[in-house]
Amino acid sequence: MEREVRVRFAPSPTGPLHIGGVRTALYNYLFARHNGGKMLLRIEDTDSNRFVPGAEEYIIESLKWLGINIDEGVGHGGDCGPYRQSERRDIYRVYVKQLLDADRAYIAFDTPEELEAARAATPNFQYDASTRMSMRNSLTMPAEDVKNLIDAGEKYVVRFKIEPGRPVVVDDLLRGKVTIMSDILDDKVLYKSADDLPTYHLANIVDDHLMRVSHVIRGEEWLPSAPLHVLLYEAFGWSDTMPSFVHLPLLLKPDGKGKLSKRDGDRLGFPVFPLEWHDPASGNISSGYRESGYLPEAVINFLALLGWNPGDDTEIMSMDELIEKFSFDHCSRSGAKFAYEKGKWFNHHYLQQLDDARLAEMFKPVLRDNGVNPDEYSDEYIARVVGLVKGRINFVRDLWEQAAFFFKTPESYDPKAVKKRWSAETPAIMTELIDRLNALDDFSSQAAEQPILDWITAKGYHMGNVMNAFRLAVVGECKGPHMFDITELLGREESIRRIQLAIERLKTDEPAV
RNA sequence: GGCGAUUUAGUGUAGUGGCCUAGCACGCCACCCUCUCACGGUGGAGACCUGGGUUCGAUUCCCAGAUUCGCUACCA
Repeated sequence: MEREVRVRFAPSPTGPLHIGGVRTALYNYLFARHNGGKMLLRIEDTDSNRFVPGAEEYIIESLKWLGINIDEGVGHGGDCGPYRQSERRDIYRVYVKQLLDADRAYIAFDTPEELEAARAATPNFQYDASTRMSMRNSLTMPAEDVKNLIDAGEKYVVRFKIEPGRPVVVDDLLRGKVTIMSDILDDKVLYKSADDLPTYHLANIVDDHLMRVSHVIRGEEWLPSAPLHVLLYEAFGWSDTMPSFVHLPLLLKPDGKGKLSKRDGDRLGFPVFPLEWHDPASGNISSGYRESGYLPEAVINFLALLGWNPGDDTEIMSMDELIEKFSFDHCSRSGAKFAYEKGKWFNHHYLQQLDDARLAEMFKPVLRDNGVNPDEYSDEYIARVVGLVKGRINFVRDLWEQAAFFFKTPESYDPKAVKKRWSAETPAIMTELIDRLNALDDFSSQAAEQPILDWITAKGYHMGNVMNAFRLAVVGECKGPHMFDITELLGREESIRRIQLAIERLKTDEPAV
């Protein structure tokens, strides 16, 4: 009864890995690790028409970035290889023949055009027991003709012969026993001679069997074809070792209806791919979580909770904690709308956990993008700036908006703040402030604050007006960290220079904006 | 259309035949903190799909319907 847990993530290299696929991979990984099992990566490239160069590398790099570690598979070794289905033709041929010999499958010559015609002629046409005897296949043609056609190079497919009239049960760990009648299944194509490759269904069953996969954990879109897979295991005589199935709920659009798509990301402004993707055919670039400033631990944490919970109110969990707590007992069965706003919150949270030096390193490229050479500042300066403003960011790039004034003198002043805080008497007070700042022995935040505040009070000035004018002059708008923390970092000279500059710029009736 | 799955606040979810005046988080609002913006703290608005049935009692069990999603390819 004790079976080694072996799960697989088996994407098609038809493009960048979708965030829903990432979650499927994650759940596979969490389940495997929780049970001390193995995680395999299999590339399902049986549709040569849809192959996209670079997709496989993209998938591998994505999983690596996210910390989903593969034990066996493409790019990771293992003794059940090859793990790329296009390299397993010899294996599939054997099993196709086995089904053919056992009369569980047959050869069909119907062309796509003929099938289309049949569908057009008969509403709800299905290639199954009710129609197969009127089609061009090895069931309706003399063996001689079949052989001749094949020898002549005629393209054909192998179809699974499904016997009608029997209930097929899929035992799903999440949904219980799902039963359907075999009648609704069609005689699925298992193999195409055109490219000497099986279709997903055959390859999937053969590989899962050969790779000793114990649990098939995949998206809900596979549930309808799971009975077919059960029948296939049966036809091969592998029912005893058939894996357990788990069909995960899908990730849905945040607003409207339907499955989450790339379009939704573009429309609502969030990535649907882990890494930035450059489409080789169109040249289009799709944004990725990594390039958008998300931390992998935030993405993992966020994704894990979209359809699963630990059974209590815990929300912040590292990969190790997720592994420890994960089980399908707490998986939901219904599709989850992709709540990307919460994803931002997770990122905010994980950003706060980072130490300032590390965050500062991540900030440097952003500085460069904004025309600031970070090498002109000490690492300590940047780290201290980051430390002061990080509480208000969701992404590393937000740091620029919050901290630009630490690197650039304000070029303009927020008009609304000017109107509210910069009155006719302000320049005189600011001039006075400059004197006070010059008089300070110690310009540190701690030492400077009290004397200045005392001065404001003693003079009977309005605290808010003076401090905000001060802030306006130094920052350019009424926002940012504690005022004296700012001036300490900027230094006395620069702080005073900015106040003087503001006095000059704002003395006319038409302030610079 | 057929088949299957699904259904707790705007969103992600917890939970139970009576302890539920249905918990938590994101988002939203207010207040506090405060020189500002944030952070943080406190509080607030906001949900058991509908209709039957079972039961002393149902959000929780049963049935029906509706909803939403998926599948219905020589795509995965």
